[in-house]
Formats: sequence, structure tokens, C-alpha cells
Amino acid sequence: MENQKELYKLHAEFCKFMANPKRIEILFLLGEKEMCVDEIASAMDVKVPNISQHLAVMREKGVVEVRREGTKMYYAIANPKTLQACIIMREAMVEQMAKQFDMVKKSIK
Amino acid sequence: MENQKELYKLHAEFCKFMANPKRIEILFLLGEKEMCVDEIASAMDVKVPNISQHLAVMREKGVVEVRREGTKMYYAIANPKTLQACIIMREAMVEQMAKQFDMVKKSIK
DNA sequence: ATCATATTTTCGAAAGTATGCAAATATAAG
DNA sequence: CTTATATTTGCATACTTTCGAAAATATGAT
Repeated sequence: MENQKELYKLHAEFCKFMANPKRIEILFLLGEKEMCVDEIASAMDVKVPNISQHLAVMREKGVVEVRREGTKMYYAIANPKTLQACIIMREAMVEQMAKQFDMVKKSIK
Repeated sequence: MENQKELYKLHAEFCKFMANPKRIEILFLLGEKEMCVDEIASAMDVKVPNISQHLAVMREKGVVEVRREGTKMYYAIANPKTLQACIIMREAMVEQMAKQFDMVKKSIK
């Protein structure tokens, strides 16, 4: 029964990668194709060390996988379900915002 | 183009509710049925004010909705997609753990 | 009004996270 | 071996999150 708590802990730990806008942007970029660090950095207009740190977070959690090619490190999404879940979560957010906007509209008129 | 960044910010903000094991547990509890604060608190064996704080986070983000009945506040999931996405995210995590475990096994023998 | 019950808010301490920059490391090519 | 390029690490600082205890608020019943 107490293992449940441990599972929720792991689950939250895994999901923490989504608590930062840059990491979500990285996930969507990698959804298109695998990319190396400086490609991601210039696509996002963010400094390389910062991207590298965010990739480290995603790597530790097993969200992305990495492959070396010469001096370059190519990052890719480890499991497409991660992106799928992220997209559904965004849909839920957008639907919720629409719902709340509707309520505001109705309370005005 | 810069609106993209704003969307990722909102997306991350919304997803932050998943960055805590107790909030994930609350989401799964509410997936079964709507519940009031002290029901959730005793189901989870956590102090009521703490649950109330977590529910406030989830309310602000629009993850849960609330309905008053006398002195009690009944909480429910605002959009079932939120739970669906959360379940898929957990599947991704479990699959990833299995994959990593396999790699460890192979590197031992 | 007063009281009991349910919930929320506020405060402060401890722990955790984000960011930028400089320094360190790893690989490839000359 | 030296240099150039790509990436990671360390560290200081600022910011955020979590939680418990106590105080505040809201509703319903006496």
C-alpha cells in the first residue's frame, strides 16, 4: 500500500521535466527530428550551457536519449508517448481556458 | 513567433501541478469520484491545510473545479483529458524504466 | 448571536530549482 | 602535440516550492 506513494513520487519526478517552458519547447523540437545541442540552442535562441543543463535534466529522467557522432551529441525523445501525453495535456489546458473564457463572457452580458 | 514562447510558458505553468506526488495522487483520487477536502486528506493521510494548499494550486491552474455543498467543498477534475495525459505519462515512465533495466541486465551478463 | 465544522490564508524555515558565466573536458583535424 | 569545436560542469545568486502551525473565514445549527 505504501508502494503507491513511491510510485507517485517517481511519477512526479518524471513529470518535473514539464515544469519549465524551455524543456517543453525542447521536447516539441525533438518531436520533429533528433538534434544536437547547438542546433537546439540556436533554434530557441538560448545559450548553449543553459540548453545543456535542461537536456541533462531530461536525460536523468529518461525523457530523452543521446547518441554521440564525432564531437556532436544528438538528442532524441526516448518514448513518443511522452510527447503524446504532453500534447494531450496542452489540449486539456486550451479547452480549460476556453471554458473559463466562456464563463467570463456570460457573466459580463 | 514570440507567441510560441508564451504558449510554452502557459503550458509549463499548467503542467506544474504534476511536479508534486501529492497532487498526482489527488488527481487519481478525483478520477474515481468527486471528493471534499477532508475526505481527500484522510484518504491520503495528510493534514487538511496541506491538501487545501495543493487543491488551491490545482484550482488556479484550472485542473480541478469546486462546488460548495453546505460547509463542504467538493472537488472534481475539470477535464478528463488531464487524467488521461497523466496516465499516458506514467506509461511512458514505466516503459522507459523497463528499457533501462533491460540495458542494465544485458550489460551484466 | 454563539458555536461547531469545514476550509482557506498567512507566515516563516528549509529544501529545491533556474540562470549566467567561467572553467573544464572530449573529440577531430592539422 | 596543438588547436578548434562541441558540450558539460561548477559555482554564486536569485527565485520558487513545500510544509506545519496558527489565525482567519464561511456556512449551518442551536
